[in-house]
Amino acid sequence: MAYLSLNGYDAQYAPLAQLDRVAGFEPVGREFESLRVRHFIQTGDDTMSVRVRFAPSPTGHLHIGGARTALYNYCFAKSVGGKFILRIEDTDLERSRSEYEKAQIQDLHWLGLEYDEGPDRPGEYGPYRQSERLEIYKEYAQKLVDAGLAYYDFCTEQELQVMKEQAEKQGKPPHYNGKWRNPEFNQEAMARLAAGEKAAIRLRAPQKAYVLQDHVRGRVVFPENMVGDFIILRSSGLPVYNFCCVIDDLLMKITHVIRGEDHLSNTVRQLMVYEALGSKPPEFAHVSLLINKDRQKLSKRDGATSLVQYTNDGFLPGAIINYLTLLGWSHPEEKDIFDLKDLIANFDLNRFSKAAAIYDIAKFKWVNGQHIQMQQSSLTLKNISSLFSVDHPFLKLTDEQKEKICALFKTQVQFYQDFVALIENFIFQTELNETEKMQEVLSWPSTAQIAQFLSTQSFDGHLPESALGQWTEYLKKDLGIKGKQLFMGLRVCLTGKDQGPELVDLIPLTPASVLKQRLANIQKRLA
RNA sequence: GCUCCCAUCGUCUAGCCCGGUCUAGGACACCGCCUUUUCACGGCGAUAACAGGGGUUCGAAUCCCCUUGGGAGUACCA
Repeated sequence: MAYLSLNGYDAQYAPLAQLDRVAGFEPVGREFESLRVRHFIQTGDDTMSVRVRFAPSPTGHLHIGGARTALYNYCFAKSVGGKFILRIEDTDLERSRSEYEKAQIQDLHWLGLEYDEGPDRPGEYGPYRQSERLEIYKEYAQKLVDAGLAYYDFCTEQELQVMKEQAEKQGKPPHYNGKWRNPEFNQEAMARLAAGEKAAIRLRAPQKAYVLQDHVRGRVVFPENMVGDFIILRSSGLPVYNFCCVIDDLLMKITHVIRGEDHLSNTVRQLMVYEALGSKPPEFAHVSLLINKDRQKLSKRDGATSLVQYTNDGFLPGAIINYLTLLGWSHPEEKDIFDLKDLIANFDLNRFSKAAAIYDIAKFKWVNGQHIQMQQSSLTLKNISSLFSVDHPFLKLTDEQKEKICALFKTQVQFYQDFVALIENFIFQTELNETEKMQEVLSWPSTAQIAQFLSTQSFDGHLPESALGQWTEYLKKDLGIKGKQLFMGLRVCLTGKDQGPELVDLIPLTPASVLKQRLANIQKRLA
């Protein structure tokens, strides 16, 4: 027996004969007599390397909850040198659309979560779109029928409805108990099938308890009689989620299923399918859900839930990864800010919190700001340049000047867009700020003196850093202006504002023509 | 209804598995102070939580049970 140690968790890869003692698959209670476990699919070689998957339905844009699940899967795979697979679950023909598949793939790329195998990255275990695997599901469903582990069901929707209502009235669980589960009717079923009648296929649900050893939930016991015979193949021939998911995970040799907690109850059905197929289930990690301020599962109504909305709002991929990770997982060093590389190096399935998390936009913004601050100014410049109109004077500055400007505003910014506003405001805007403090400074006689003095100076191109020093020197020595009067006066005359970055940093970066215009505006005001 | 899951500052969380080091730590937000002759950044500080009740124990945030609250599932959706 081989043990694969994953971040301290000992996953047991036991021979199939010991199936019922393997972690994650531990049937208890009485066996269902007539059903014999059969080996249709062989998995579980001892050297199996980690393979995980992200399996979205292309029914909309990538949701932040989905992005988070994809992220956790990706991190886990990369942290143990495994493979990350993208599988498209498009068996719901009504709602699935190929443009959503494209959009979600694009979002994944944008986040930097590159998958090793997927619809557009063929691998050994394709195809990776469920709609292209329909024959496979039919084949396995048929095998289960042949083995007596599943059966055809000809009940109509109305019949099922009546059955359910009756069960409810009697206070029994609303499980299927129609005649078709009785092997006696097999012949009739075959005859009707041969006559071309359509039927769904149901799995005989073993009536016994199941135990799941989950990486985040711990030991979860599903009691006996929790679910009844459920459909695995619809009468239309399309498989149902709990069936195709298992077939695919098995055939794609998925070793770990990391997904939302909303799938926890489904797991018992999937365990039944694994058992019917005589296969060892993968390991599971059911991660807590993201919820809204009302503590409800996130829905479209909650505003910004799709990733594109965040990208449009100016959130950086790195910041999204960072923040999303923090919602339900914690860094072993209790760090709040980290990048994908750091995350992969420290990823650990044991560090998930079990409770659902509300996302807080304020912290999200702060994380974004931190990621901008960590950037080299040259990179920041590259990222903000496209936000200016093509003929904006900012773009005409030298690279050195532009980078210095970026560095100047870096600490007060949360989004790239903020740079644009700040630069416009402090570097190019010539109108005066109208505040009470401005009025006060303008009312000082010293301010008029400063303005008078400055108007005698020549302004050209960009002022050297020394200019400001010379001016203050002169104003102090010769005119006797000092302290607040001096600095606020200079600030108001040169920037047209009562607050802003350090003058020594700001003035050399401001075009002299702008300074001149502001000064003229001040003089006009004082006159 | 039934089944399962969850419960630490307003929010995200550390601690829980392996009880003492927890008068419960960090981060965001909020407030105050310092610094900066401005604003911001930065630094320091304040407010703020173990849902409730029982047990077990010398000792419980930590283990057990109950209650309450919240969530998910209960489909020929995924």
